[in-house]
Amino acid sequence: MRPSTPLDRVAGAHDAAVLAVARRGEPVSRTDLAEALGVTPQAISKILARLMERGMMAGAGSIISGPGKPTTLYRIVPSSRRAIGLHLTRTRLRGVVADLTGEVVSHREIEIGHRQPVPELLETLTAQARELADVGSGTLLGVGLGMPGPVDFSGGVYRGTSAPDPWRGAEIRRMLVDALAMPVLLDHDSRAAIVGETWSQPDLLRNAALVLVEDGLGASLSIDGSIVRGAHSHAGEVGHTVVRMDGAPCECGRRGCAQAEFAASLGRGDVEDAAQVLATIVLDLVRLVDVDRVVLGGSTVYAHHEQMMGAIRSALEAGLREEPWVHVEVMLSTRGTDLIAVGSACEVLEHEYGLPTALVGPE
Amino acid sequence: MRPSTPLDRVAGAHDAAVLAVARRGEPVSRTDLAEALGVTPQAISKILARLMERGMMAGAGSIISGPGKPTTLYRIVPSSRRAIGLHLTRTRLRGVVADLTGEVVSHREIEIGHRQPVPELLETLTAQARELADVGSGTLLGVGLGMPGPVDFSGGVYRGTSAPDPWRGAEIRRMLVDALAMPVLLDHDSRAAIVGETWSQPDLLRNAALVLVEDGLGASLSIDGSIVRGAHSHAGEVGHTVVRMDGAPCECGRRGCAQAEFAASLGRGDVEDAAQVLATIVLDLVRLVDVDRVVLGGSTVYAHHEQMMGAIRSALEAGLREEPWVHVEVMLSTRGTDLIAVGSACEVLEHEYGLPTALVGPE
DNA sequence: GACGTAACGCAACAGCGTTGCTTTATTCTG
DNA sequence: CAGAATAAAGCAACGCTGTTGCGTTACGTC
Repeated sequence: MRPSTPLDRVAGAHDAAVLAVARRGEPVSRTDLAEALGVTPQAISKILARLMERGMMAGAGSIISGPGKPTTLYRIVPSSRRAIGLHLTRTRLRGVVADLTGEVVSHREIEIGHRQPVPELLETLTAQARELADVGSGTLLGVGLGMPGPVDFSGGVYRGTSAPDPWRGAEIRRMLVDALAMPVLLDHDSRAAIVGETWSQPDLLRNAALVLVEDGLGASLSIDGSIVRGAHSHAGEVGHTVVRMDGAPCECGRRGCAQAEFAASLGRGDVEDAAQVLATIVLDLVRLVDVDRVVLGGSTVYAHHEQMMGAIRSALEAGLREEPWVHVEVMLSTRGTDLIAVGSACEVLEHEYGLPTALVGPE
Repeated sequence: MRPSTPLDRVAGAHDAAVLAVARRGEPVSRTDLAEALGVTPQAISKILARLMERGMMAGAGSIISGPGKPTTLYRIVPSSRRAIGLHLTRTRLRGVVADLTGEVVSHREIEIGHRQPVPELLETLTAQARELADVGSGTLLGVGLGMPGPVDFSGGVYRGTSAPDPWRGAEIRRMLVDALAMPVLLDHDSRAAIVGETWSQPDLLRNAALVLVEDGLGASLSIDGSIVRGAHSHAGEVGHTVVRMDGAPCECGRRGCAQAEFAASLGRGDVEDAAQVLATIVLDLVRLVDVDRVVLGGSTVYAHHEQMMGAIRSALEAGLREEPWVHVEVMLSTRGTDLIAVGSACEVLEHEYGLPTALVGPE
C-alpha cells in the first residue's frame, strides 16, 4: 500500500472535485473546472490526464465560440466504475447497481423471512450481492448496505434495540467482507439516503436535511458538504424528538415523541396532523443547523407527499416570517423506492471518490 | 498578496494542526506531533522550523528517557499573537484581549446607553478596541465581535429582528474595518462562544454543542471539528424550537416555543420546569447530531447551574437508556462572564490559524 | 572506552500546481 | 486569399510540499 503523502491528498481532492463537477452530466471545459477548483487551467490538464488514464473522464468534442482555438470539452464516463447498494429491512432486501454518477443500472428486490437468524441473513445478503456483481461494466468498487435502527458506521456493526432481536450486535461488515472479499460499508438508512442525494447534486445540497419516513422517522444532515454521522455514529435518530412535552406516552418512556405522535395521527387517518408533526421537526431542525434544502423520502412520505410538503412549506413560511433572508426549499426525493439502496451504493462511491473531509491526520 | 497555492494550504493545515496540539499547554515532542499529524518526524522538523521562525513555537528543553539522544520538546508561545474580542449586548460592551492559546490577558466592561444609534455605537466599539489594542504583546491579529440576534457572518451585517431596532441592517464589520484598519469578524454570540470553547480544547470538543442562555436561547454546534454556521449563517437559533406543540403562544406566532416556555417557567420561579425545557432541547439535539459533549454557558445558566445540569444529565440518561453506547458529557463553560468575548477573540485566532475546512475551491 | 540506541539533521528526491513561453486552431481584416 | 488577432492547449522549468536514505549527535550500558 502506498504511503499516502499529503501530495496524494491534494491530487485526490482535486480529482474528486473534478468528478463532482462532471457528475452533473453536462460536458465541462478546462476553464470551467479551473474556476470551480481555484487552480490554473494548466493544472486542470494534469488532473484530467490522470482521470482519463484511469478511464473516468473522456473527451467530449469541442465547441467554437468566436476566434481562437476551440474549447475542448470533457465528460465523466459513468460506466467506468460501479458499486452495489443494498437496502435491508425486516421483510425485504432491495439491491441496486449504481454507476459512477450514482445512476441506477439495475435493481432487484426479494422478500426475506421474518426474524431470520444471522447466518441465514448473511447468506441472503451475499447471494444478492453476487448476483448484482455480474451486472454492468466497469470496476466494481464494493458494497454498501443501509438499514434502519442504530448502526455503528465505523465498526460496521448493527447495534439494534433492546427488544429481542436476532441481528443485535452482528458484525455485519466484517462478515460480508470475509464472504465477498470486497470493501463493504454499513450505514443507517437515513444517512445512506442523503449520501445518495448529495452524490448526484453535490453543490445543490451542501447544506441539506433529508427526512426519511419509513417505519420509523429519520433525519440526516449534510453540513457544508459533508454528512453528519456524529460522535457515536448515531446522528439522525429523530424519531424520539419531543414535539409535545405532555403528549401521549411513548415506548421510550418520554411523552410526545414525534414518531409516536406521527404514527398515532396517521393511524386515525389524520394525515394533516401527522404532517404537522413532520413540519414541526423540520422547522426546528432548520433553526438549529440552517439548511437551505429539505429532501423528503420514504414510502410513507410518498403516499401523502402533497399534504406533507404543503404542511412543511407553510410551517416554514410562517415560522421564518421574521427572518425573510432564510429561504428553504422543500423537495421530494427523485429516487423513489430505490432511495436507500442507491444511497448505500453512493456511500461506496463517496468513500472512494468523494471530497476528503480532513486535510491532516493519520490514515 | 501571494497566489495561495494548494501547497500553501497543505503547509497551513499542518501548521494549524501542530498549533492545535501545542495549544493544550504541555510541551510536545517531534514524535508526538508526527503521530498526531500522520507525517514523518522529518516533516515535523520543517513545520516546526516555519513556526519557530514566526515566533509561534519555541524549544522547551529536552527529556532523557533511556538510551539514545534525548527528545527535544517544543511549546507554543502564547504571547506571540493576540486578538481582541468584544461582546455586545443592548446594555453592555465587554472586551478582552486573548493570547494565541485563547487565554484572557485582560478584560474590561462598560455600560452603554439604551438604544444607542449606530454612529454612536461605532464610536463606543472603536474606542473599546483601541484601548484594548494597547494591552499585551505579540502581533495583534484583529477584532472579533459577538452579539445576540441574527447576524450575517460572511457579510458582517447585523440583521436584527422585525421589531423597531436602530441597529438593524448595520454593516458593522465594514464600518469597523474602516475605522480600525484591521481584520474584523462579526458573529452570533452562541457561535462565538463555541469557537472559544473549542479553540482551547479542540480534540475534546470535536462533536459538541454549546447551549447559551442569556436573554434568549442559543445552541451552537461543532461537528467533526468545525463550527456550524449554516446556509444563511442562521444556525443556532433554537429559541423557537417547539417543545409543546399546544403550549403557550409565543410572539413568533407558534405555540410552545422553548424560549417562551423557559422564560415563563423561570418567571414564576419554577426553575425545575425551566430546566426541563432546556433538557428537552438538549436531548433532541443529541439525537439529531449526536454530539458527545454539551457545554452550558450564559448568565442565566450560571445562576442555576446545578439544577440545569442535573436536569439535563438525568434527561439524557433516561432518554438514552436504550442506546447505552451513546455517552454524553455535560459540562459548564469555564469561561464564565468572558465566554462570548473570549469566543469572539478566538474567532479571529481560528480564522487565522485554525484548521482549514476545505482543500479545494477558490479563495 | 567501545558499543548499541534513539532523536535529529542534511541532502537528494518525487510529485503537486505554477509560471512563462510556444504551438495550435479558429475568426477577423485588408 | 493571405496575414494579423485571438483564445485554448501543451511543453518545460520551477518552487514548494513532505519523503527517503544516510550520516551525526548525545545518551545509556557493558
